[in-house]
Amino acid sequence: MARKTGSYAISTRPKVHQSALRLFAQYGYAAVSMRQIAADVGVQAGALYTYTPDKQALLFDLMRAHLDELLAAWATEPRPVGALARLEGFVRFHIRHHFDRPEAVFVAYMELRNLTPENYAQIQRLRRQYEDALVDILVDGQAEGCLTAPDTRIAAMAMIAMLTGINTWYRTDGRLSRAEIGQMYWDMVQRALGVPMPSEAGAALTRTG
Amino acid sequence: MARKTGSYAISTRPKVHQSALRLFAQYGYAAVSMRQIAADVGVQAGALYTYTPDKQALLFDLMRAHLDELLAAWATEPRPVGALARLEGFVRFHIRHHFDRPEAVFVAYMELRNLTPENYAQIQRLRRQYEDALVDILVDGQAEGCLTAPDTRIAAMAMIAMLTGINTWYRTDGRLSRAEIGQMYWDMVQRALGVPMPSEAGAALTRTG
DNA sequence: GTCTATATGCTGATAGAC
DNA sequence: GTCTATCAGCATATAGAC
Repeated sequence: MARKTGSYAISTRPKVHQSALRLFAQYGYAAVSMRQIAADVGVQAGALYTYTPDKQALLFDLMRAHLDELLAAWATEPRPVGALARLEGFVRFHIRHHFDRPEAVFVAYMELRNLTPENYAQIQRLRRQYEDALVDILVDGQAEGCLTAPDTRIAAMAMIAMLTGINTWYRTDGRLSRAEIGQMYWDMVQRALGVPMPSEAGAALTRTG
Repeated sequence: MARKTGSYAISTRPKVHQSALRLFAQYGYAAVSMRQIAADVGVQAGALYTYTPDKQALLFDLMRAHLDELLAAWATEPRPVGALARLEGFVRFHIRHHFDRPEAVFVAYMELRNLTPENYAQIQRLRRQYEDALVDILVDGQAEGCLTAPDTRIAAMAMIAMLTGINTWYRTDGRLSRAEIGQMYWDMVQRALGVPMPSEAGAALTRTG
């Protein structure tokens, strides 16, 4: 037995973050009032200011926490030998990580314009760090000759847009499993980057060639 | 000489749409007030209600106009023989059309959650129509054997996400021209769909094969 | 840490003069 | 078609009691 008070209830701080994240994702930062968040948490509006100096800081904290977690999770992923293996690791990590956090992903992308200039710059720096991780892999792949990207920066942005786009249509009760989707997208990425695919390349080529 | 009044100034109605589009794109629908729009147009807030019954209708009209224009423009594109030629036509049309209307594209995607359920359903139907146009091409391509998509619906969504993503980073003063970007993305699409590329496929395959 | 009460200002929308 | 004036309500944020 630990503390007597609040032993069975999570404290208010994480509740504030959870409610804000959920409501911002559903209705948008500008459309959600502090009163709405407070009602969802189960306190009065004034009590929120114990946990955040203002609404802007609440948004910024959510976005920074999401990107910090993303970068931290990527940093703990295994780093296999060979750019192709690392590319596959990135693709599968990205899809998995984003599958599990649809609200945070949505807010981190949709609410960029509601950040103050200083906060925006900081968030963009973290986003860029993540993108750079992929660019590094693509550069390695080019050097190893296992893939073809006319421009690694463009290819990285195109890939991330394509992969993150899954979140806009995926529903857990859809006709495709996560594993099936993951495989399809990994296949498309491989092909888009000109990776020779032993199992299919021959068939695809002989079909018309 | 036509009318004496307003000969050299566009009428207020298009100005209202232009200002609303610009402000919604920059700050978001929920963050923009009718007074802000009125000030941008150069009238008082009350005058806006001559042109729209309310703010929601203003947003809906902007989004519907954008999608109507998109579908109409696509309908007038030439329809070449062969799925591969039609696919290239779609990709180049999509990029060109979206390059020229960054604000409308942005609003039509970012403000979906601010539509009433009825308006949302109508907009989604139009978006789906456009997606279907691409799916049809991919189905034809599968039948002709000139491309490989494990799932045409998924491939269409992945392509559109990738192509529309250009708008999130493209700047007119960037290091790449529109033509260069168009070619890179068309190359990636071809490869992602397993289209044999005479000029490169051999090189890419023999490199490791 | 949470409450109530409140300050100060902005919101969408309408009515009626011109 | 545009104006001014206004309604009724909600916004963020703060102060001070408990």
